[in-house]
Amino acid sequence: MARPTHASDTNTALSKGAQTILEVAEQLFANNGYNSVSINDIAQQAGVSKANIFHHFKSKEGLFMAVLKIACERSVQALDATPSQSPVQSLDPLRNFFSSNLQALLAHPRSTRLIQWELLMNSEQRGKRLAEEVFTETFNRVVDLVRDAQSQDLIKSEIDASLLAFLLVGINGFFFETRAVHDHMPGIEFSVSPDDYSAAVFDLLAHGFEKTN
Amino acid sequence: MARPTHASDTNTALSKGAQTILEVAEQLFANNGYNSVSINDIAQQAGVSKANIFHHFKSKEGLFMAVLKIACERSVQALDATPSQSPVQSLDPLRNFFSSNLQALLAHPRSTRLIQWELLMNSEQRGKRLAEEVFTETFNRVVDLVRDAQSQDLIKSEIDASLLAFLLVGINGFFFETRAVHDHMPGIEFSVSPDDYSAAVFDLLAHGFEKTN
DNA sequence: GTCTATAGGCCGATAGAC
DNA sequence: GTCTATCGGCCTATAGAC
Repeated sequence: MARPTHASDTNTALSKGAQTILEVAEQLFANNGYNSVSINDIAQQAGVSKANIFHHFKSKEGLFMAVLKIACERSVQALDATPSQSPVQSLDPLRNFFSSNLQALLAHPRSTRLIQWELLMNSEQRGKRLAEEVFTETFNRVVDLVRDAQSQDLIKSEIDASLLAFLLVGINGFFFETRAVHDHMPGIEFSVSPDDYSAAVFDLLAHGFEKTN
Repeated sequence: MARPTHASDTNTALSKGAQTILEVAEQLFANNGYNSVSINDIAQQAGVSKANIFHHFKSKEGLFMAVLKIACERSVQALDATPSQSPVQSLDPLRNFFSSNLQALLAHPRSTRLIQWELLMNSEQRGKRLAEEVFTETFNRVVDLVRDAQSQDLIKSEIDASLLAFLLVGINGFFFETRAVHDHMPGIEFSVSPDDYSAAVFDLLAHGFEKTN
């Protein structure tokens, strides 16, 4: 195999060992963040030696970046996989995106958490920009959907499309990141069915909570 | 001074050195998380020796807990400081809380970020429960406000009070935690004035985005 | 591609002088 | 209450055999 070692190139096929390392690293980094996880931890849990990790990845940072890159790609793929039927004169495209987006977050919790860690870090280095790009791409997608609906007179024209898009993306993000707390909180039942949550929130946003007597 | 060393008791007066240590530790932990910050970092930036930190706090964990405890207390105090005029037959109490809550988050960014770190960690140990309690307390406060408004026929009775409260708290939280990204994102102008943001969001939630022809 | 062994440094924490 | 000096351990990363 005349393959270049230190695969920063994640598209080509990886050896079984490298794959295992990536999967274990993703899980540990997603759960505990970068600095809490040592190469030793990853090596032990992956059943390989420490040195073997440095054979496949040039450094701990390199390994992390590889893992984060995969997570970001998955996240954007999930974005493209969402149905975007066009000629329907209804709010369905926006509603579907909102629902699918939450499903995607929940379907890949490790990727989602990795991106969260990176957004919380204030180090301008490493993959923060990568995570920001994913976030921004999702956001822009929703802005377009909102603008479409506005041009079809389905959404009030005086509403800031960016603001509504921000709310939709943020509401899903916040749902994801507080999942672990929901069980400890009284009266939260909407958490058991993300689909119902999506539907209820979308309905609330569409019609408003204020009673008009 | 016959004071017990290792002040886990944060109410009594602390020496100037201990105070400095707490402030520096809060800043560093808030920015970088627990494991990324070493006692050496804190000592250097606080202008004291490493050993001096261990004189005032029994361990790194102890120091972190002291910092987090202060942050949580500040957060709850901000909660109590919000005006809660009662006999007004309007949505103002809820609107005021929503606006004040965001102001409080932004006024104490280090406390807010510390709590975020702790919520993101999956270690059941340490201060996660402390952070959860703060989050839950805020949430419960809003639920009560929503129920009040519902009993005054100001909010649609069919709306789940927990859901609306969750949205209000979450929307502020998400605004805070994505501040750093806003500048890199096209079309986000509502970020420049949190007050305007609060007002616009509350209005959108109250009346809905859907155009009713 | 995988291993053992180890280098060299920083970690949290302690001892003990002042 | 503050310091210097130091301990034992774990860290990232490398050397080199197989």
